[in-house]
Amino acid sequence: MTKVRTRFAPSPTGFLHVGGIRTALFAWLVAKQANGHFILRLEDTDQKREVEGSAEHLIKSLKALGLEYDEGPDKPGPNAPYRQSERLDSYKKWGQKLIDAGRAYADPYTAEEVQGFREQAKQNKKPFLYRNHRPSQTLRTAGPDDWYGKVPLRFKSDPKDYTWQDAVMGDLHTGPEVIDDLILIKSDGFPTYNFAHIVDDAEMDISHVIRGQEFIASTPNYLNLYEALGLEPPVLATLPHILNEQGNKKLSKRDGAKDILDYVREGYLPEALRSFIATLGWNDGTEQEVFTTDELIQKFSLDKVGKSGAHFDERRLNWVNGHFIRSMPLEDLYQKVADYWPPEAEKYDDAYKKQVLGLVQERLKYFAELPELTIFFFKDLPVNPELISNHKQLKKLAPEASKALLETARPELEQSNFTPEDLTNRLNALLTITHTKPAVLFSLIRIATTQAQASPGLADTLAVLGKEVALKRLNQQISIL
RNA sequence: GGUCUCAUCGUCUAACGGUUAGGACACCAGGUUUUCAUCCUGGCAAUCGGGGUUCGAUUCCCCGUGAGAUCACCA
Repeated sequence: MTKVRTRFAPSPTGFLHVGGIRTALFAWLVAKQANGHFILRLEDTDQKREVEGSAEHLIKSLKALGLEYDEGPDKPGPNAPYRQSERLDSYKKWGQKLIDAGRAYADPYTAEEVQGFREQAKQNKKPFLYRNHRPSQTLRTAGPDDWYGKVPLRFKSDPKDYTWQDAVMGDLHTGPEVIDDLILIKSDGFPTYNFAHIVDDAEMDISHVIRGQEFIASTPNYLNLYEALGLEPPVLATLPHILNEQGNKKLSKRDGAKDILDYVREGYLPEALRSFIATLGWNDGTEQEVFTTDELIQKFSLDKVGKSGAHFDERRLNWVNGHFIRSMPLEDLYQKVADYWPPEAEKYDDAYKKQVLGLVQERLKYFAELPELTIFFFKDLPVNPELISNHKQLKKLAPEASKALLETARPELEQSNFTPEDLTNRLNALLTITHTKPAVLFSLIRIATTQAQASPGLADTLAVLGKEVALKRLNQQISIL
């Protein structure tokens, strides 16, 4: 059995979104579960489209998601280099091989002429095939000097039927009409994707090619190329696209798809992201909804990947992420949220912040929410009358009545030692004394002491706030009513 | 337009001919003696349409329909 070697081969033309990262994740999982290698290869053969800094950005994204590769541009391996722009000699060599075998030729036409053929075909309502315009006079020269870097090198295809197996899509079939003379090497000396990925996958001993659906249409051409090159094709796995929220087109950058690093920045856990993204199109056949990464590695299989495109739903991501946050030990969570506290928290010590975090852990969906959830633990907010006037229970109450209620509560709180237990007892006693429903009295005290629409449990919140702060805020509210 | 692919609740999906079509997210209601959240219970909600094959089709076949992909000196 040959060793499993998978690769992720993006072009450095921008950031990575959920769709791209899923392709990488699946390839990574296939490699991991077989104890194989996962390789990062940069497909930077189109200088015009290259975006400054995006290679570093891609690498950063993979690392942030925990998808460590065994070989890559910054991680030398037996098949270095891992940037296509540094492998030009290989493509030239294989191109020459094809010429020698009579399977490649120099394209004699200008781009305009080819465009002319294309339009002509369109007018005749026929599909355009370059091979119908194949020059009778093919290349007779022996060396690359005559063509390399001057004219495009084209593949002399051998049109025929193809039936092949895709690890995800199953049996696929096409006729000879889809086979054409692709450009192998462009006139600038750089290879096309079509040619470069085949050469590289072969030289790098890639066992599984896992990629998006956009390549399915050109696969028969690749099969034709493999034959001409005398190469055995790797296992092919074609992933359906992830669709945008509306579900009407594939997720794309220009369509507002978010950089995966943005999710990381907003405080989505890599572990949660992995679980969520993996289950976008894959599941193990059971009712399990959330997977640890170890489980993913153990259970993943390409043949259980669905064939239809999945919509990206951020609400579900929020749920998965919240799930992971809730099940995390407080100490771990505390380490991870270090950069997300509101600025006002800086002057508070670890013990205090840990208490606060413990109170909001169960409601935190992602770390960037931390400030809005906790600000009142660190800062006295100005009294906001709307919190009472818009409250469905409290708006019925006259200001004097609210004031009276709070004034009754004050001495009781003054006598408390502010442990959660004592506070709970006294708050309950107040309900009896004032003959009020909890929804009224507790909401009032909560608003007075937090100036927030929502907060953790009242007794816990007061306990963490401390007696001094709580009473100060209570008095402030009373003075305004 | 040619070619290829896909089609189960709003969303992610399970059911490799026989189930009251299951689970989860979201939503709604109730409970856990404050709100929000968590947790628990319950509810709403789907096999695109039409033909076959079969004792029996979500499942197999055909035809529609819809959706996506692709037809570059981009990947």
